[in-house]
Amino acid sequence: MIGTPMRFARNTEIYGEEEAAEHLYQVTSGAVRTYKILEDGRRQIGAFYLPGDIFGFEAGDTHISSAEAICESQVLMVRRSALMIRAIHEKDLARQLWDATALELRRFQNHVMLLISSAEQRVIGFLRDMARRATKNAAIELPMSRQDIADYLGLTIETISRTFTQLEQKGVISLLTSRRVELRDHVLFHGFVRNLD
Amino acid sequence: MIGTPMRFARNTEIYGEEEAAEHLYQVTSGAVRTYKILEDGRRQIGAFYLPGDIFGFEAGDTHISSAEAICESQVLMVRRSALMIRAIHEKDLARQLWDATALELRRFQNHVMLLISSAEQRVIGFLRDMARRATKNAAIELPMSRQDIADYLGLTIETISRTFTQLEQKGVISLLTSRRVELRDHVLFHGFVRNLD
DNA sequence: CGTCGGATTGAACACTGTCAAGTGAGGTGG
DNA sequence: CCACCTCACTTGACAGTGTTCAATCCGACG
Repeated sequence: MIGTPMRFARNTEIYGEEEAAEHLYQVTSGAVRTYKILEDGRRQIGAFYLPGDIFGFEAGDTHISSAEAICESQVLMVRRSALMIRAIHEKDLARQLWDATALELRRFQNHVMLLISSAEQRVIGFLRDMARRATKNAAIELPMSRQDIADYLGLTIETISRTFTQLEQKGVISLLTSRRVELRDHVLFHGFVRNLD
Repeated sequence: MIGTPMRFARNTEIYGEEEAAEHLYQVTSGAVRTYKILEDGRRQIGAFYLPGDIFGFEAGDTHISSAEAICESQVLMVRRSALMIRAIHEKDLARQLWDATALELRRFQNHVMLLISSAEQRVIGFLRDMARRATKNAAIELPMSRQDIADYLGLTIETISRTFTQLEQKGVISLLTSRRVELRDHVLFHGFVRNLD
């Protein structure tokens, strides 16, 4: 995927909800969040995108979320229309576009699964997802704040903080710093952590 | 959309999770639910499909959910591969496929939004969605059980039942029977029901 | 009329939210 | 180099909401 490289400072908007979706984006460095503001003022984060991830891809002509850089980030920008035209002839490209859509659907479904479980399971699920996607190092680097995680998991910042502490006390994770987390292996490999008590 | 008509009895499987997604389906009568069984045994319903709705459409080669008929239902079945080949030449069809995908993404996003609010807001959101999609009559006919609603909204059957009762006491809905609900107009039109107390 | 499955109701309990206070690391200026 | 500030994060006490477990109700159907 080629495109125009662009830089975004921390907390700056990449696109807004309801804007025409003229571009696709790929993160090359940094991290991005998509979100919606609800009528009652709360913010729901739809997804986090890390280097390599494609976003802005909503299969319609308007964005259904806003997107912001979480930290200083670089993204590649490609015109959607150009891609779609090329995709008519290049089967590989068409395939990649469908795959990206399928991935997006899976992400949403996974998100729904997270939201119906307990606070502890939500946090573990979030960390497992981050661990799987991040560099395969022992420690995960979290680019997002506790508030971002809270708005992603539908919890409060206090509950996130408490849950991190409890998971550390149970020996499930190590908090090297507040933004660097180490997961115990069994948490990575088990499909589901049934009982941590 | 043409295809092979098929009938399914109440609670019978239409397709299973992880099966090859060889077909697309359109409901002609009855109602369908898609769901996943979680590792701890709970069931998460991903969506309900009513007459006219297209399902089995996950943009990948395998189904990410199972699908079942909620009640005696008829669906049209079309081979995906045939559709995809036709879509290469028929721009309208290709467009329809993208639109269906976009709709599915919006459904998931809407679902996520529901899951982060209170029990009362979840139920109201669910009913508004059903009202919008069902026949525009005053009363909504709910084909699904309380347990289905509970598994869709991430709540227990008891909470669903209690919330229905409370909404009726507040004058937001009328329960003609347990499966026939009438919504007050203001609930339909407001983007969000801010305060019902 | 009796039975069965789905739905409702009640009481006790667990979990998460709320509000408020406290802690800690990084950055700035004297 | 240290004092101070700021912002993010953590912790505590308590209230509110949803779950759990159990009993009961209701309607369709034999």
